[in-house]
Amino acid sequence: MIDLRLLRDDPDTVRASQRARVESESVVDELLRADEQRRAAVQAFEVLRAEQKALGKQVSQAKGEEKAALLSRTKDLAAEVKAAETAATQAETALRQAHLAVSNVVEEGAPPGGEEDFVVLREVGQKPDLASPRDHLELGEALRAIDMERGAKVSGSRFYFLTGVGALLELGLLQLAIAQAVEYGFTPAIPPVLLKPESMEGTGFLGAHASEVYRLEADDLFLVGTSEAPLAAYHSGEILDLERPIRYAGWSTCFRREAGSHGKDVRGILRVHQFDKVEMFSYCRPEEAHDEHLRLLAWQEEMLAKAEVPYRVIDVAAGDLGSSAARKYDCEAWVPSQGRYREVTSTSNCTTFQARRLGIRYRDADGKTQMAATLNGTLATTRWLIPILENHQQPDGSVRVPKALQPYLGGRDVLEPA
RNA sequence: GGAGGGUUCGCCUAGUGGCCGAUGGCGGCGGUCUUGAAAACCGCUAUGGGUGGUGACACUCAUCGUGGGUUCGAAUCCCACACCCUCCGCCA
Repeated sequence: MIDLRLLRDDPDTVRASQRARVESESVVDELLRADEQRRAAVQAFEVLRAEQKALGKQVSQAKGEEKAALLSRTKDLAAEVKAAETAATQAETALRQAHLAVSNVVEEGAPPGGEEDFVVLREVGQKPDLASPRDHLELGEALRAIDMERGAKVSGSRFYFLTGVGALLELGLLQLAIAQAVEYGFTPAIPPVLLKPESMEGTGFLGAHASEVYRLEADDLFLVGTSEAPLAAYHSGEILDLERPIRYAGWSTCFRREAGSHGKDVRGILRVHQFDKVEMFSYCRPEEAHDEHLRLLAWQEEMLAKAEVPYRVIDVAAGDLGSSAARKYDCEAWVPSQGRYREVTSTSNCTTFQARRLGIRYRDADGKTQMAATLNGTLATTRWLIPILENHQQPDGSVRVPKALQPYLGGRDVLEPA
């Protein structure tokens, strides 16, 4: 939810942001109207309520005929108060609806436009020179690292087994990510992956992403699509000390229905229903969010360097940000078999948008409570196995192990087909 | 699944219809005293909204798990729900 004070003081900024996102501008005016109507309704109620309270005090002191006279007046007033309260509650509900319809205000500098309008910030690393690259599945099957067939047999399409060196590679990658995060002062966290509706709602994942989320109907719980959700809900309703940013590195399995992606990326483990991820999550003061965002990006790039994978960084266009993010950078790793870059990390600056909905605040130097900012970013996921396998493949089908991952594979520097 | 108990201000706790936004303690902050510290004493110490003021601020409304009800008036009475805890059972 955006800051209503900003909306009142400077609605044009909000309209411009909506325009940059290629989203409706009229919702801004609807929100302005709802805000006004709510204030009017609340005021009407408060006046009546104050009167009622004052009369109530007199009643408690009066007696006899005087009391009877007072009581005859209060009866009508009570009905009016009730009506005004109902109206105020309705106006409040309407405001919330309108509030939820407006996306976060885009950070200055974000490229305008839609999905295709991203800006490439840099390309890093040397693409391997491969005559006819095998894809990750072919490599993974030869190494007995990835078993899609049995995944499908046991659980259906878009499920897989990681076995042997595949499992080791995944665990090693995630541990490497956790180790790096801890080195930089993150608190490692293993969150619950089943969330109550309100936790899911608070983080906004039941909005546009609703069809992506698995729901366990019998228990009214949701499977997380990212540990961002539990890590954001972790401090909901709290007032934090944000002298310095509070950072968590969440390790969790993630579940996605991939409902709208039929026929897309069906081969291998690029797009699957279940994967593991280490996610960075920061709470900080809003004025620090911009710098924190760049720090998260730098940590992602450090991890990619450890994986020894060529990648590029893109500045995601406003129209492709999702409603919570004000700015988003993706790192895309080179995938030789596809001859193109594919997303392996994403980091979003949600400014105060997510925190406002979750009620996450901090105390400023004057002791006043202020809305916190939240940011998140991928540090490693199962998907990384794709560029790792493909970029390090050798003509004989063996795969080199990046130096940083070797300790997790028993010191092996190359994986041979079984 | 069964049986009980509970949910009040950072934490603990008092509060059975108006004098309660709410008691007391702990913790925290400030002060007195002290060379300094401790102790003692004094003071302050929830959040959100609205209106007014450039502003420190003032006034006002809401909030005692959530939602409804009774009442002129509810933390307090009634109903429903949620969550937590304990014990028993079951499973691992």
